[in-house]
Amino acid sequence: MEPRYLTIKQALLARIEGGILAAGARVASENELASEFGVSRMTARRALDALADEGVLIRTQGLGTFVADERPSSNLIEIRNIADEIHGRGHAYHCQVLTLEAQAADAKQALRLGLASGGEIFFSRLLHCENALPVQLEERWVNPKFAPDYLAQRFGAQDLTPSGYLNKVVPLTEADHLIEAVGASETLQSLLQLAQGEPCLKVSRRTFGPAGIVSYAQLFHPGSRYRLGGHINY
Amino acid sequence: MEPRYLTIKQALLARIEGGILAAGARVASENELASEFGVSRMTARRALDALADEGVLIRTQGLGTFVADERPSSNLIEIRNIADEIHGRGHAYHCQVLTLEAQAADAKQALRLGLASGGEIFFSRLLHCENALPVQLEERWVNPKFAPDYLAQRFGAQDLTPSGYLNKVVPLTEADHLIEAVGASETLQSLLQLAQGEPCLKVSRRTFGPAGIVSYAQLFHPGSRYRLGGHINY
DNA sequence: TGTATATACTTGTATATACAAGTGCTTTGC
DNA sequence: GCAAAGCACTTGTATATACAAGTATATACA
Repeated sequence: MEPRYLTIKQALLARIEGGILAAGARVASENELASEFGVSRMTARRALDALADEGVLIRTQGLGTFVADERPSSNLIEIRNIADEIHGRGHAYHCQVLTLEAQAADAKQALRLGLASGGEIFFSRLLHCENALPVQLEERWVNPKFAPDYLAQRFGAQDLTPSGYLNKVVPLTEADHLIEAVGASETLQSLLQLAQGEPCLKVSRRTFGPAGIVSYAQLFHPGSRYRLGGHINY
Repeated sequence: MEPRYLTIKQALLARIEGGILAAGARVASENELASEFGVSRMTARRALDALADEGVLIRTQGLGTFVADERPSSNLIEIRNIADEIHGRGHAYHCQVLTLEAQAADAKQALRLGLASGGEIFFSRLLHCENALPVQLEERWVNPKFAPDYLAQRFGAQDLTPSGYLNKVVPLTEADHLIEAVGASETLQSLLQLAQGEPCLKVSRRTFGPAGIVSYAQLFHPGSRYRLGGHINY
């Protein structure tokens, strides 16, 4: 391991894996690490940034750097930000906010989010487009407790997506998936610009943070322009 | 979009998506971008690094920066490096190289890699461990044409894995997956430290580069310590 | 008591600089 | 002709510095 920032990165990983730094523990600040390893602050910072990118650390301006919670995961399934995914294909990403509001929770939604019915729930409805063609209709119900500023977000600007925002403000620890093929309602057909009779791929997902259910989302993809699994191009 | 490096990143994305920069095209150098946007080289570099991390650009020391090939992909399935995956859980990663050699290709392997039988094929057999407990036996056959230095790699050192190495030297464009549950042979049982009668999860994967099949891998996971899909913790 | 204000920390952004190291092309020397 | 050396360019690493901005605590003041 030649470069010095990698040495520091490995040293930090060793501390985390060795139990010296437990999940949630505070990591030494950039300046402290710089002193300890005899490097400049920017070099120490690079190691911390790399680990933060990998999800091992969580950094907050003004507060410090902390060890992320343990995240046992399967190696084949991962939730990707739709904006990143489309950019990764070299295509233009664009999204349209159809709805962004507070709603009174009906019994079904309250149950899904583990809340009392009648309480307030945030709801968003976005249409994600790849090269100006819709590829996903996202309907999302959010527990206000975990993301009180959700309604103030400017989704679409700077490629900000609901999933990307939530991932930033709440560390996600678990998810439930349900994948199915469904017929398109008239609304869906017009929004996704579907051909007559074209089916939709529906992904229902519930995401959990450390303190409970963060959001419930239903993602509708046009059957002809989207697929999951089997032979993969990436 | 406040920070300047994000402005540059967005500008580059716009050029790629707008067709001004096609796949494979050369991107302006760090110094050129710095002049064009009136920032320092380090700021331009940050934008390029971010896009390289996302897989949009490919950077090569001494050569330059290029637009990566298009990579249409599903958003739910992704191949993660086992070392990163384990580190992401905050666990210790370690791997043991059991075999690393050139073999004469038998008919079956030659067919899998799309080569003439009797030719030379690189073969590796590694045991990946999480907290000293084996979680994956990886058997991999590699087309020497795409990775001539494969046998010279020091897998295990610096968390270098075959998958990570191949991903670095060859841009992967496609993959085939086959997932199944199999019984464990005696060898497998002892290597993976399996209980009597414990099944294995077997993932067979063929990875493609732009010019053909790069490698064929069989990954065996202990059924009791590994799972895919359904309810996910991550 | 409660509310501002100051402060000491943290991470985030940006710059200028220096040298290392890899690639491709030209020039030199045999 | 041909191989070695040099050169111009690229990205990679590392440093020192400066200021912006977010967080929490202590302090002063009404």
